[in-house]
Amino acid sequence: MAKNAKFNREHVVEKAKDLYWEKGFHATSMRNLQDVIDMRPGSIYATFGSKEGLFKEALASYTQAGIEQLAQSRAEASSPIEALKAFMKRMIIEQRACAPSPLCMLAKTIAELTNEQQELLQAAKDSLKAMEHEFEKLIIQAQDLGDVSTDKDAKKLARHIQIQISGLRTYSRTCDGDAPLAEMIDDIFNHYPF
Amino acid sequence: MAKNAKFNREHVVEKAKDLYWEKGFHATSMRNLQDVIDMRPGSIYATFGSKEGLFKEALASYTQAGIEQLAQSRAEASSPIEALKAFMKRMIIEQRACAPSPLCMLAKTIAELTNEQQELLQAAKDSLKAMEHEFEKLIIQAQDLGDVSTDKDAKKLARHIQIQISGLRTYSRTCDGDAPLAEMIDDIFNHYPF
DNA sequence: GATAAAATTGAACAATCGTTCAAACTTTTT
DNA sequence: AAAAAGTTTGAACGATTGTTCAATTTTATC
Repeated sequence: MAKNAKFNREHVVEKAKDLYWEKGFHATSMRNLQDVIDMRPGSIYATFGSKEGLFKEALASYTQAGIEQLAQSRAEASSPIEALKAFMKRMIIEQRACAPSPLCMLAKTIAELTNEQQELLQAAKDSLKAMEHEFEKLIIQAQDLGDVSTDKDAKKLARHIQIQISGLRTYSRTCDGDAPLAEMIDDIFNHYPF
Repeated sequence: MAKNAKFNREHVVEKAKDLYWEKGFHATSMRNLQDVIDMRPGSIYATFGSKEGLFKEALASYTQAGIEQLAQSRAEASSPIEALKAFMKRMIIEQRACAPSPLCMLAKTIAELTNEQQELLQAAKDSLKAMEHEFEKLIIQAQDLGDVSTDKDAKKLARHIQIQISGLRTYSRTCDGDAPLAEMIDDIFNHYPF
């Protein structure tokens, strides 16, 4: 005696994610979103509650995808450190051309939003911390395998990775030509603090 | 037979800069600006042409202030490298609490804007490159003084500084408590590539 | 096929957006 | 004082914003 939703929630959130990622929260209008996800306002609001509600799901989808990409990099790589390298190259070099934005959606969100959208801001911060924790787990694996000295603090190394990714992605946007990004990524693991 | 403008253009641009810096381009409305700079729409448009025109002047003001702060750091420091360190601590640690945003206005702009505002985007990119060039000049000074090996590429070192600043400012926003930022800044100059 | 429950639609809302411009005002020159 | 030139004002513009909701359509169950 009921009717099921005919849209695919996952697909819809993914498309919304891409638009938000490209344009940012404020510059994305609900009408932009309506067109991209092919839903009418009533359905959107019944499903996601608000522009912020949809953005929150988009952020979660982005984060989940990031964690999965890291896992995939690990599956394809010969070691945890090689996995981190591959992941960084994927984020910084490959996505530079083909992703909705060369920048991390989480970093963009943290840059754009103020306390006016505290909940979304916190969600983005939490997600970045979650990614950092994934890095840490890989580094501990590397230590167990003897690829990284156990003298080093895995948390500090993970933090370092996080900072390099943010810095490089921002930097890559300022160079219209290509900076030697691959080389710089390799260098990170060949020198202090590694 | 004429009347002179009674507002101080410099002061006005500076206040606009602070608001744009805090909220970003899209989230700042002309009415927000009217309140902050205490001008009526007609005067604003007669003087700056558009929201984008005022933003462009705000960006220029921000860049000029940055270059001056670097020069001041140099004047107060005992060496070029100490000047760079002091500048970084100023940007990353001091401004974290007291500036309109903990992030660099140029980096925020580069993160926020798309090709829809190509002119502003390019202005922000150019300004970041200009800052990088200032870093390079200081590093060359350090090489002349024997504080940095002349084997090293000053351009690469300047780029490295730029990347670390971007990365650290983004990272500092994700930690509600304080990360050991000062320590991390000192470390940059104690290790590769320095 | 009738009934009921849920999902979808899209016109419409008040609010706000960036911007314009004729009128009022202020100052300098004659 | 009168005239001229420039500045400031703020009401008002059409467009767009995020959001609502009554009406309609769809589908599962009896």
